[in-house]
Amino acid sequence: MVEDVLGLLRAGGGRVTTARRQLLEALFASPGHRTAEELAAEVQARAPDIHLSTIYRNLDELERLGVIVHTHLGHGPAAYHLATSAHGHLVCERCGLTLEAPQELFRSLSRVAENRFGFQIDPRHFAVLGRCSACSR
Amino acid sequence: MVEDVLGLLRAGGGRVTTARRQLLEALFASPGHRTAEELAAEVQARAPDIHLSTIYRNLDELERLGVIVHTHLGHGPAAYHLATSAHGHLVCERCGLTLEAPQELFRSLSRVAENRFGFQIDPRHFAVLGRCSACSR
DNA sequence: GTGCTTGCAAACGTTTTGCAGACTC
DNA sequence: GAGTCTGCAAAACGTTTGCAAGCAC
Repeated sequence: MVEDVLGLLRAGGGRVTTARRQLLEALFASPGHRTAEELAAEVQARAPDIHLSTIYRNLDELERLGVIVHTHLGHGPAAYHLATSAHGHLVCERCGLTLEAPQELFRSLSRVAENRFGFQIDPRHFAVLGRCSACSR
Repeated sequence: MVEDVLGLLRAGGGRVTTARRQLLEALFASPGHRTAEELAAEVQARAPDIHLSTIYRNLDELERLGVIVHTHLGHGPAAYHLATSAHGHLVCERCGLTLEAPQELFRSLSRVAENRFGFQIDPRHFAVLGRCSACSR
């Protein structure tokens, strides 16, 4: 899977570098959301010289290729994850609890937005904020 | 309406200052979304010495009082508006078009999130991104 | 006069950029 | 060797903060 993406990069005239291989390995190693900083830390555990700005540049590139997506879960840094595990998020504004919401949760919003406004929603890019069950009491 | 809020401030031990009066006047003058910077520009047209940081501090204060809310319409600065005109937003990731979405659009998402996760959504705080009808063709 | 509020400058956290050298192909 | 990618340092961006002076009450 890492190799597939590297092939994709090469196919577009890109080079295969340590930074890219390590970043992809980190991304594929765990399905969770991680910030650029967290990914940098994981990559740097194996290749200490890889700079945070390189991580950002490669995350951009991977996003352009459609391999990953980033999401905003609230104020603060963006979270990155593989595009294949796409889903929305419910984030508690009070305690920060983050729930993954299957696409299907947004189906009816999706339908109404389409009918009323011709608007195709992408529920992945920004989280839906609110109060979790514990905090809404 | 401006005076009502000033009264509210005073009731909580706060002071009524030029900065606050001007900021409220700007907020009430138009129902649109404006960034802190835009509001500062409007205020400074009348009272040039009022500093951006004062705008931020007062926006915080007004938000704490429930008079205004802020929303994130995408990357970039937050947008502020009166709490009375609360609504969600649909923002096109491609052209930036911003549609105001009545609360009612989110009713069914709201219901499902509540039933499935005990989660009370607040569709106002973050916009729902996607593609507008022109850009999705 | 008490103490909330302000202007200013400086810091913040996240992300982007310019550049010269290093590496992949 | 051509051209992409990297590390580094510095800047950009929106926002927050510490402080001493200023103003509302």
